[in-house]
Amino acid sequence: MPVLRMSTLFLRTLREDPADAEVPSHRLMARGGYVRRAAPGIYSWLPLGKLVLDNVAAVIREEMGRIGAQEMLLPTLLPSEYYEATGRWTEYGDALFRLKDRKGADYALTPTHEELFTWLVKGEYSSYKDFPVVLYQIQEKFRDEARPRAGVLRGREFHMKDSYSFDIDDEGLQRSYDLHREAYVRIFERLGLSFVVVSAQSGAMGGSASEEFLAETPTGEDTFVRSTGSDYAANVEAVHTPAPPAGSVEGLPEAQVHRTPETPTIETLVDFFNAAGLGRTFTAADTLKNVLVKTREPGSADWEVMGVGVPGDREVDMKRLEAALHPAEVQLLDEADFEAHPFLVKGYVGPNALLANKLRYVVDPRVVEGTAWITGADKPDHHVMNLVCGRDFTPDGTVEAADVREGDPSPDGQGTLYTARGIEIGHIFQLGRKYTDAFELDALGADGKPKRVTMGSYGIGVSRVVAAVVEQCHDEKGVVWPREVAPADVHVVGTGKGEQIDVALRIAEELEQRGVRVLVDDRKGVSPGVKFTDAELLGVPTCLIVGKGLSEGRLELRDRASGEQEEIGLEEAVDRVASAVAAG
RNA sequence: CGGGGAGUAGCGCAGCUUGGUUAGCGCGCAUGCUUUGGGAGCAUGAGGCCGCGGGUUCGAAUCCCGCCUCCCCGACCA
Repeated sequence: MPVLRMSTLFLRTLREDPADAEVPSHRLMARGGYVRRAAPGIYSWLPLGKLVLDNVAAVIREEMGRIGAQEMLLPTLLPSEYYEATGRWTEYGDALFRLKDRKGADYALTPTHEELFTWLVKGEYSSYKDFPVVLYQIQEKFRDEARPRAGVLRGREFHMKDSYSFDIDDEGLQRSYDLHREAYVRIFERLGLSFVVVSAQSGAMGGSASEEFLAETPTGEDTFVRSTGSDYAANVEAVHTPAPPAGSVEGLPEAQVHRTPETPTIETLVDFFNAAGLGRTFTAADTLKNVLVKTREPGSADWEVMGVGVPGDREVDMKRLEAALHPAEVQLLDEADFEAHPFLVKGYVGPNALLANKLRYVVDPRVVEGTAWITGADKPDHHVMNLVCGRDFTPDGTVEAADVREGDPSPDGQGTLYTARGIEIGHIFQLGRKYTDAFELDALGADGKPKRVTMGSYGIGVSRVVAAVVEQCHDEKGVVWPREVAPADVHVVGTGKGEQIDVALRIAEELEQRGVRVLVDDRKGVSPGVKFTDAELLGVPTCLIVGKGLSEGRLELRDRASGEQEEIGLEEAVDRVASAVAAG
């Protein structure tokens, strides 16, 4: 790479934040001249930005190469047929950029490439001996986001690495998936990111069928939970509630029905029982709240009503419930549904009306045998106390529907949970045969019979990764690039009106000969303050200053991350910088 | 789609309430002189469809009507 000279570099740093920039990565990438907005959610990458983007891509290429993946480049403009073949032309909805050619035929700007990759493999490969194969590309993707935001973090055009694995059996798919998972860990570690891997789905679908890589930052769009006592991390939807040990029902007090007028809420109910002189105090966690929903399996026209029991101190988290019941649709009951099921007394629904009427009743995992509850007595203004699970009612199973809270015990038994935010930078997914079925991609097996190929898809948001790195690696002065991502290894700054700039250029050339990537500030007539401030904003890891000490043969070596600075001799400068670069 | 805010020079903004010089300030840019270790000083200068369309008026950046766009929060989406 030639020496980058600030005197001619296409770069103008901004003294002020652009009015629309809110998050640190957006502000700093704009001020540092890395990107410029062209349209909502669409950005130009200026020279320094392009270098950074390429550095991220280079790391990805190396690690993809290590797992045997082969890079290709596919069209970004595709006729609708490809997406119609899999139903995504309609499924994708408004997020798909659509356009017509001069003949009126429908086209899309590609959002992902499952279809074309599958089609290509079908055209070239036909024997089990050809598999497995992993193909990928790094290119622009298009999604007409309802609300692009935060600069390149969520754009309508963005750079993505997408790879696809093709295997002839499930074991092969699992291997391809595991290889990607390992490659992703290496990639994000090399990029200097602090990240977690979370299961993207609930247990029902199988824990490893899909995982997200989240870069932890306060500005992230995705909420996840982690543990204070271990490295456990998961999407809220995937958190399993640890069940307390089941107890004996022997000797527990009899269930008693109480008239409880004017107790429409859990709070009023608890107050009522605490005022009833029963010799103990109750909390909302002693009550069992029964929420009624209806579910519909895909392809079915009929809704099934079911009851969901959760401790009264918790709300039903519809996202968690939906994930638990996936792929069924879930809705709350409306008035008409209550009218159709008169045995459901709104506000006073208890387990037994549900069970007696053969409706499915599932409960929170905390509701185990031997636990006693205050819950609805299935008639207006009445609740039942000491209704014991396993004695007075037996649920049809458990469900992860209750909300997850800070302080809840971690599912792995170590520590408690707290919520964190992250940016989704990678997603690995065992697709299975959705696309190979659509295109009838078969391989002839050893037994001479065709076998349907199974797929995985694996994405990394390359441009988003750049922003995620900035989110994690910056201070109040600017970016602090990890070396592998930085647009240069060293920023040589010449200050003064003497020979400093000439010397800076000479040192820059020598460093370049040694394989060091160099940005040199050779601007004339720019004051030292401006140059230092720009260097800090741009965030190159090592800074070498050729300034006022030059006449005595002294230069200054600064480390952007630590802020440490050291005087060094002119003669040793090249060696010192080279070794600083080599040390990372 | 719901809520909030904003469109004035490359960037950041004031002016609008109460219509009236030639539309202004800072940064940046150009030229000259001075300055050179933490966003320099002086002087001169270039740069504007005041988002678009219509209306009111002798006169509109400013008032009225309509439209468009953008930003932020949420919903949706991955």
